[in-house]
Amino acid sequence: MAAVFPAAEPGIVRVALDTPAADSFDYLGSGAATPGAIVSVPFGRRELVGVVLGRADSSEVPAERLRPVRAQVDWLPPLDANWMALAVFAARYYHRCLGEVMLPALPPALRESAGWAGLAQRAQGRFYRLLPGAGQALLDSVPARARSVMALAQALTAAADDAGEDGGPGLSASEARALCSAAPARLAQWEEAGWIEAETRARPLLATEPGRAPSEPPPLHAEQRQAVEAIGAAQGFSPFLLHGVTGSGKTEVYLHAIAQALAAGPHAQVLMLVPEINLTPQLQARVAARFPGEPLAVLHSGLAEQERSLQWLAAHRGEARIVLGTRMAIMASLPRLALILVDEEHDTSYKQQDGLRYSARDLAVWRAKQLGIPVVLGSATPSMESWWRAEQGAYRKLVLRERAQADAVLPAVRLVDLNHERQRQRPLYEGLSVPLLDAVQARLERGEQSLLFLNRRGYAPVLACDACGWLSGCPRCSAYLVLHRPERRLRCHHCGLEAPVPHHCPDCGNMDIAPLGRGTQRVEEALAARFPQARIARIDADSTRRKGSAQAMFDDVHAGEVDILVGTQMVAKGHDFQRVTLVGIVHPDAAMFSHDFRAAEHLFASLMQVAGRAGRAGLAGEVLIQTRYPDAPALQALARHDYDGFAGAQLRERRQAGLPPFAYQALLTAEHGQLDRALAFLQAARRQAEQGVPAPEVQLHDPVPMSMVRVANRERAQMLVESHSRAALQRFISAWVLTFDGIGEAAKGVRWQLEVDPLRI
DNA sequence: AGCACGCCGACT
DNA sequence: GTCGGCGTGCTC
Repeated sequence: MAAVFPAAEPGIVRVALDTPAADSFDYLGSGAATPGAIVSVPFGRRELVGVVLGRADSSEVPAERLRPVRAQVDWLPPLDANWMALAVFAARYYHRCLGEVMLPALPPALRESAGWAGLAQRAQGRFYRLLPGAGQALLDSVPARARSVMALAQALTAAADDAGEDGGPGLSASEARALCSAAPARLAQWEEAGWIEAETRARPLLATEPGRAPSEPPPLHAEQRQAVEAIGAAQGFSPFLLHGVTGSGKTEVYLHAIAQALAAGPHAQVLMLVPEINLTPQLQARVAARFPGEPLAVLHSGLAEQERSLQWLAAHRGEARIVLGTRMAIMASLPRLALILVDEEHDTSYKQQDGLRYSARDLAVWRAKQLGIPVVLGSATPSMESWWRAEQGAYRKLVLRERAQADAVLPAVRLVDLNHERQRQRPLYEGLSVPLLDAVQARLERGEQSLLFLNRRGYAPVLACDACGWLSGCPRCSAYLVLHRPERRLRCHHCGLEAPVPHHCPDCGNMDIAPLGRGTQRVEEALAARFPQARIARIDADSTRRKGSAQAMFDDVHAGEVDILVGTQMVAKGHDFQRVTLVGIVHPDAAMFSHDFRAAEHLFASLMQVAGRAGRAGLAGEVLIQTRYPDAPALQALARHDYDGFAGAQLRERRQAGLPPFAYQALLTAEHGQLDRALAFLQAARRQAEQGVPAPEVQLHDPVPMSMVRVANRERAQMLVESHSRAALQRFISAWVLTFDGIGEAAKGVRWQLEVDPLRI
C-alpha cells in the first residue's frame, strides 16, 4: 500500500505536478522515492499526485518552505526512463509543463491518492503456498465432513507440488475463500500454525482464453508478404509507410507483424493505434481470435475508470503483450515495447484538439526512434507529411496495390455533374440527383445495399424566414442553429445550446419559416418517402448516442437487414460492408470553399475512405459523387483512384506556397468576450517577439479573427508563426512564451493557447 | 490550473 | 448586516 514517510527525513525529491506553474517542485523525501515513482504531496491547500523526476542535493527553494512527500505508491514498478523521456519530449515540443503531460497520461485511479488503495487491491492478491512438511498436519486439522475444506487442502497441496522450491502459481485469496467459505478464519489459523505461507503479489489483470486454437490466417498475397518480411527484418528504428488501398489487407499485414514481434521476444509488447473508439471492438475481436492466450489490453476514453486503470496497469507491468488503443494509448507505459502500428495514420483524430494538443502519430514515430524499434504508419491516403517523408526516403514505403480478396475490384467512380443535371431540366429531389436515385433503385431491385454519405448531421443546417430573411443564428456563436426534426429542437453544434423550434419567425411573425439545406435526417426522410418499401438506417452521432447502439446498427447492416444506409463520417471508417455495392456522396462541395490549405487533402482522404466501402466481396461496386465542380482536382484524382498523382500535385503546390510539410507552423490563439481584446493580445505578443526574442528564420503573420469567430460568447483570434526549420521555430517559441508574462494590460481576461503543428488554420 | 484572499452590490 | 461577483496572486 502507501508508505508514509517521517516528516524530517533528509533528501530533496523533485516532483512533476499537473499545474502550468512550473516543471517541478521540490519536496523532502526518503531514499525510496526513485525517478518514475508516483507520490502524493501537499501543494498549497491541496494534496496532489505527482511523478518523481529525481533527487537533488540542494534546492533553490528556502529549506523552511520545503514540505515532505506524504505518500508513495510502492506496490507498482516506477515509470521507466524511456517513458519519462517521452513525456519530457512531449512537454518540450508542445510547450507545456512536465506534469501537464505526465499526470493526464496516468489512469484516473492513480491520479488521486484516494484511488490508490482500491487499485492496489484489484491489482494485487494474497496467494497461499503450502510449506514443506505441513501437508499431513494440515489435513489432520480438517474435520472429515468439511468437504470444501478438504478440497482446499488438496488444492493447496497441488499448488505446492507445482510450485517446487520458489513458489510459482498459488491459490488466490478469492479462490481459497470460495473453497473455504465454511471457515473464513481457517487460512489465518493455518498461516499462524506455519503450515501455509501468504504472499501479496500481482494478480493477473487480463482474462485470456488459452487453448483455443488461433484463427487461421488467410494466405498473404505477394505484396503483403513483402511488407511483412520487410517489417520483420527491420533492425533498430525503422519507420514504414504502409500505403494500401481500402480492402488491400493492411490489417492482415499488421497481424503478421504483431505475430513476428511477439515471437521475436518472449516479453515483447506491441502497441496498435486506431483513430476511433468505434473501431476497437471489431479489431479487438479479430486480434483476440488470432492471438488466443496472448494478454490483450485496450485503452480508450470510452472505458469505465476502473477498467481503464486495470488495462493501463496491465500494460505498465508488461503483462499485456498487445495493447490496442486510440490516441491516448501512445502515452501508455509500455516497458517492453517492440513495435508500434498506427492504422489510418492520416486521420485527424490522432491530433488531440484540446488540452495538450499532441499528435499521437508523431509521438509514435518519436517513441519508436527513441526505443530503436520499427513503427508502421498505415493508410490508403497518407498524410502529406508522411508521404513526403517516404518520398525523401526517411520512411520506407510499403505498397499494397491489389485488393486482398481476389474477386474484389476497385469501384467505378462516377461524377454526377449537377450543372449538367440542371441543363437537362432534371431537378434534384431533396438534394438527390436522378442518376443517384436510379442507382439506389437498381440496388433495391437487385437486393444489394446502398450507402449515402453526407457529412452533416441534423435535418437542416439552418431555419430561414421567407419574408424577412431571418436565419436561425446561435445567440452565443457565429454559427447557425441546426434543425433536428425528430427531436423537435434547434441545436448549436458548437456550444451545445438547444432551443425549441419556433412556429413563426421571431423577427416578423411570418408563419412561413422553412428548413434550408439538408442533413442526414432530411435525406433519410426523403429516401423513406421515395422508396417506401426500403429498409433505411441512419448512422450519425445523434442516432448512436446510446452506448452500444452504433454497434447494433452496424450489425444490422452486416446482417443484411438494411437496404439503404445514410451516414456521416462515422460510416466511412473501418467497417467492411460486404453487401454495399453503391456509395453515393451527396454533397462534397462544402469543402471546396474552405480556406484551410489542407481541405483538399482531407476531402480526398474522406471520400477515398467512404468510396472504399463499396464492392468488397465480389460484387462490382460503384461510387457516385454529386458535384457542381466536377473538374476539382481532388474529385478528378478520386475518379482515377490516383492517390499518387493527387499527392504529387498537392506537394508541388505546398512547396511553392511554402506550406507544410515544407514549413513548420505554430498557432497562437487568443479568446476574449470582445474580438478586439483578443486581437490586441496577439498584437502585444507580436511586439514582445519583435522587441526581445531572436527570431531568425521565423515569420510571424498578422493576427486575424478565426473563421468561426464566436463560440459560446467568446470571440477568438489567431496568429500563425512559421519557419522552414523546425528547430528554429522551436527555439523561438520557447523564448517567446516566456515573454507573455510581461504583456500586462493587453493580457487581462484573455485566454491564450499555443498549438504546435496545427491541423486546421 | 485550482484555490485562496480581497474588496464592492442585492438579498434574508 | 452577509452572500457572492470575479480580479490577483501563489503553490516546493
